[in-house]
Amino acid sequence: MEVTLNGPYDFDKALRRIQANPLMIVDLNKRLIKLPLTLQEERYVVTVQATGTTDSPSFLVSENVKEHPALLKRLTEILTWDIDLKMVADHFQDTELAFLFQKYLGLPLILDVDLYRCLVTQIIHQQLNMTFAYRLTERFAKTYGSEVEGVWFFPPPEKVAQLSPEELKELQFSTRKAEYVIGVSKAIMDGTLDLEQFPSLSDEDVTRQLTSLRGVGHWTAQCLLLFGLGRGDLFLPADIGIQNGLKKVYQLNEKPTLEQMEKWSKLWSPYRSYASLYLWENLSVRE
DNA sequence: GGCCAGGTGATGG
DNA sequence: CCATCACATGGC
Repeated sequence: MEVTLNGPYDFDKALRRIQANPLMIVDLNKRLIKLPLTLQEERYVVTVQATGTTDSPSFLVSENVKEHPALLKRLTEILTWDIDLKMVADHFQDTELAFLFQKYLGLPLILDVDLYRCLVTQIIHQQLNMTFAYRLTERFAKTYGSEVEGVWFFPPPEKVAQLSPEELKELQFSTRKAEYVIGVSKAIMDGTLDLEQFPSLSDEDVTRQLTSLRGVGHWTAQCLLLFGLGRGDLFLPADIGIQNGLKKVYQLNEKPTLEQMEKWSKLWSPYRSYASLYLWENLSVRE
């Protein structure tokens, strides 16, 4: 089935951005992505292929989406098809970041396929360089998850809750990381943590619930709000990538201070998530 | 070999 | 409440 949107929406840039993630099937030449979606315990592999341009975006979506309207709704959320990126870019017109929003006009936020996967991934990624972080996540998913049509689904929390830290250490998890990942899975199983109610909670309530878990600090909670729930106004001053991104944009010799970052970012609200995304993008692109 | 990595919790004041 | 430190392991 075909889906058309109002531009700008630069799917190719989005694909380039997420292709580093080894668990995503991304084909830059064919301009397509395959997503492992889980809905009501049922698994679907959804394929999305770009057929249009940034200004006039259109997509060919696999037929299973046509049969299940809830899948299209979920797909729209994940690919943030309902966000007006021109409006977002306009918001930054009179700020220091204006050039970023010209340079990467139409770059959308792409969400993780589900909240549990997002949470576990972010815990794994804490304080690790991206290369190793991706390798660990891949090893975890391919050891304990399952493959459908070439795409890897994460293991469910009930499975991870039963693992021992020693088993994860064999994948080169640190003891601490292993405990965190198993711990949040156990919290889901015993009902302490209910991810399904998160979409209806405020950023503050989600953060409160998440940071009460061992191994989940403010940074990880913000990442889940951003990449899991797609909330629009997340700024991550604790993130080393954001600090380096701002250092580059403002041409500083040192990383910016918290005070500087808070001052600058006030103007970016309520779209600070996009400031974060574009700062990361600007850092990863080779000049 | 040394510093760093898209942090967190524990400890001590 | 804050500053500092250990953690654990690979990348470069």
